[in-house]
Amino acid sequence: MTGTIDIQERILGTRCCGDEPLTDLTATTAQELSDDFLIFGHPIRLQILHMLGRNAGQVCVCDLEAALPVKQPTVSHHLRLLREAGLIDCERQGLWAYYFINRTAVAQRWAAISAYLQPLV
Amino acid sequence: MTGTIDIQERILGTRCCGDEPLTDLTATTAQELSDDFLIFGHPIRLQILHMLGRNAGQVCVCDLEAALPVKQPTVSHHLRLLREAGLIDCERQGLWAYYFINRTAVAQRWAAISAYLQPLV
DNA sequence: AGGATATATCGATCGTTGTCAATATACTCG
DNA sequence: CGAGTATATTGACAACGATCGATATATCCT
Repeated sequence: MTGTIDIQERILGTRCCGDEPLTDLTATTAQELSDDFLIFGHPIRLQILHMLGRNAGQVCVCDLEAALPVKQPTVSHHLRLLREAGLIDCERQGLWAYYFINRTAVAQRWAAISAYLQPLV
Repeated sequence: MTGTIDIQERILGTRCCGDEPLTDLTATTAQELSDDFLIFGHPIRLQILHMLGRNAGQVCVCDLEAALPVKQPTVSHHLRLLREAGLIDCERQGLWAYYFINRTAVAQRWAAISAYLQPLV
């Protein structure tokens, strides 16, 4: 049992910390994982994904702009973040850009998030 | 089929936006949900939760400080955020504070996150 | 070509969050 | 009581993210 110290030692107060690191979740893994959470960490992005999930492939930016409480450059900004994260993609048809969700990418994020959270419950 | 317009109309270019809002995810719900994601959106907090999940009830702040690449006030800061979010709790024994994970609270966040993501895959 | 429209990008501003040194608080032990 | 230690809090600063007006780009229509 390396890395653990006797509970009695701690209660009696002779020492507190063990001498082995308590984590095998590396800093880089934690960083990547926190990015997975962060991309979902904004209400506008959640609403965008929700809309794209419900309206398969038929949503253009003006649809989104009309439904969201932010201006058009802000919508474009969040669309770009979602696109760079791979969660959505778009296809230009003439003047308009039709966005759609990448369900496989969402599933991958969900899997990574769940793999982290599951041992914690 | 209110809220949908014919795909031909869009392709032919006579109009773009429908006249019904595309979302039933309210702004307040989206805000709460994004908070659920955001609390996990930092590598230090992920590492803390990971450590607490593995070492049931026996982790004090100096354990965490020793394992993490930030100073003690920063550890305390993130512990406070996690505590205010209900994800962890602590018990002071003498000079030390022993932190432990609230698995029920984590499970609730996970459920909320999954309920949102599941329809998107 | 020229006017109109949809979307993207730029650039500035602003609020939020993370970090840490310094300090406060609370406890232990001699 | 006084020195020592663990943790929390404060306050300042830096970094980052969100937002939007202005502008650029691309396309359509006449």
